[in-house]
Amino acid sequence: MESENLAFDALSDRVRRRILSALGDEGELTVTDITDRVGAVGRTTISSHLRVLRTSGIVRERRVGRNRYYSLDTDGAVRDAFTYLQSIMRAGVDDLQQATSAAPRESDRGVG
Amino acid sequence: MESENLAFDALSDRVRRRILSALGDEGELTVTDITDRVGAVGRTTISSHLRVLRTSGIVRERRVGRNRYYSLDTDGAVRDAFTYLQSIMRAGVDDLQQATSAAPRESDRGVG
DNA sequence: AACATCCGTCGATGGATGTCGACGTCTCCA
DNA sequence: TGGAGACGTCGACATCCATCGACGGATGTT
Repeated sequence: MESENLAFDALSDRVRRRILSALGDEGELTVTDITDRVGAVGRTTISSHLRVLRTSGIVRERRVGRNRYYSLDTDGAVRDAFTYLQSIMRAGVDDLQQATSAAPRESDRGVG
Repeated sequence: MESENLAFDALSDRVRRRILSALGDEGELTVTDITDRVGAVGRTTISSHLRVLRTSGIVRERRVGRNRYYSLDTDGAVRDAFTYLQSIMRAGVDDLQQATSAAPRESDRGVG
């Protein structure tokens, strides 16, 4: 049960969640594109955050020339975190069915 | 949406996740019981973490005599975080389908 | 070759936060 | 009424981390 640590640590930062939202919208982005989309922080900071997301198993990297395309890795730590929250919620209420079958709306994705 | 921010900040700490796991197992616990179950940290620290979980809308408090019983609030910030992860994962799946299918069909529009 | 672009890493720094002891408040019981 | 137990809060301290500028490696362009 220690793998969730990486995921939640990675997801605890606002800039990192904005990076994930951008990747969720566009699918694949270069570091420069991510920096432009996130805004308010420099490229060095974005690169640092991408390192955290990479080592946490949340994003993938694909190199093409001098560019590096990043995309979500939904089979990794994100799913572990998802499962953890699921187990937490299962203990309290039995609305799990409703939660898992409800389709998330596009507008809910804008974080911070 | 700033509410998810609070949830992930709260979930980013290891001790807080252990508190939530304990509450998920037992349903309701006093501060002393939580301190015993979590271990490795003192009661002051537990109390500090419970404050974070309280103000984040993750746990509830019920006072009985000199005891304070804490339990999970699965309808609050935990559900928001759950929904956010779900949207992230769904976006990744959509991108994967879009990337792997050469000719998307019109009858197969999204689920939601 | 020479230069520009894309990107990661390193070192420094300021701010955020986890941890604890001491103290105060409230409640229960003899 | 006095003492004890259950918790929250405050102040201090140590540590972690987000941020940035500077630099270097790798690749593309002329």
